[in-house]
Amino acid sequence: MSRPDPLVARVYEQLDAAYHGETWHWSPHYVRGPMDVIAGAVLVQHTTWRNAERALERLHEAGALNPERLAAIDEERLRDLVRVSGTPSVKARRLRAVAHTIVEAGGLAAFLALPDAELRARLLATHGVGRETADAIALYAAERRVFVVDAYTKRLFSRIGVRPPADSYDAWQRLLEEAMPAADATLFQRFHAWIVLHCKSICRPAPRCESCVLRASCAFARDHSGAPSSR
DNA sequence: ACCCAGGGTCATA
DNA sequence: TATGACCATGGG
Repeated sequence: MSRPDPLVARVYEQLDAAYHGETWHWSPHYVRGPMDVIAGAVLVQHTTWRNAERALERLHEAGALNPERLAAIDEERLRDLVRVSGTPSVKARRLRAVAHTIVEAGGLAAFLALPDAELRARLLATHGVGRETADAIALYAAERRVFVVDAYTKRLFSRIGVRPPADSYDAWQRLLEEAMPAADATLFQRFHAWIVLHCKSICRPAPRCESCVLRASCAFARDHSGAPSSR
């Protein structure tokens, strides 16, 4: 294993300084409870949060936002409720699978209290739950110390110039977790949230480096912000 | 009329 | 292990 990369901690400091006043989707103040996070993590797959949230709202209004109801609800009805978030048949099936996993664990409270390894194993064994979705649930619903690696994370750190030896989920996660040895779950919640906010507004496919708080430490920004080079 | 969005599964080689 | 089709809606 390699030594912690000091750039990662610096990026966190800079993002936190820029965004610490913001609220984020899945912050304890924003969500109604863990089921918002769990269902939201599935609904947001390959979609914008805006549309995922609309589906979440429909589920809530239908009284379906709890594992028992989700596991029992008619699949066609569920498809209609989540249609606005795209791939409705896919997401209806996945939501029911997640709900079943929770019920099987003895209910939401028991599920969220599972030991780290058990929680992870049961999530990953659930249809429709891959590593990112499992980690988002572990971090934001069960408050476990895991770094959620998503497309935003890879884009941001790739541009900064921080990359793991292999472009795999595990390698990215290991690099980022080991770079912040003293970080707890709350810090990782904020870190991921700031990355999302930052990538939505600044670090986009067509980036706005001129207004980026990270530009001083970002190789990509130096090449793309129009800043005069040293020659 | 494009292209993309906070993924994951499945088939194929 | 690695790559690509597929899912399907909303917004730029």
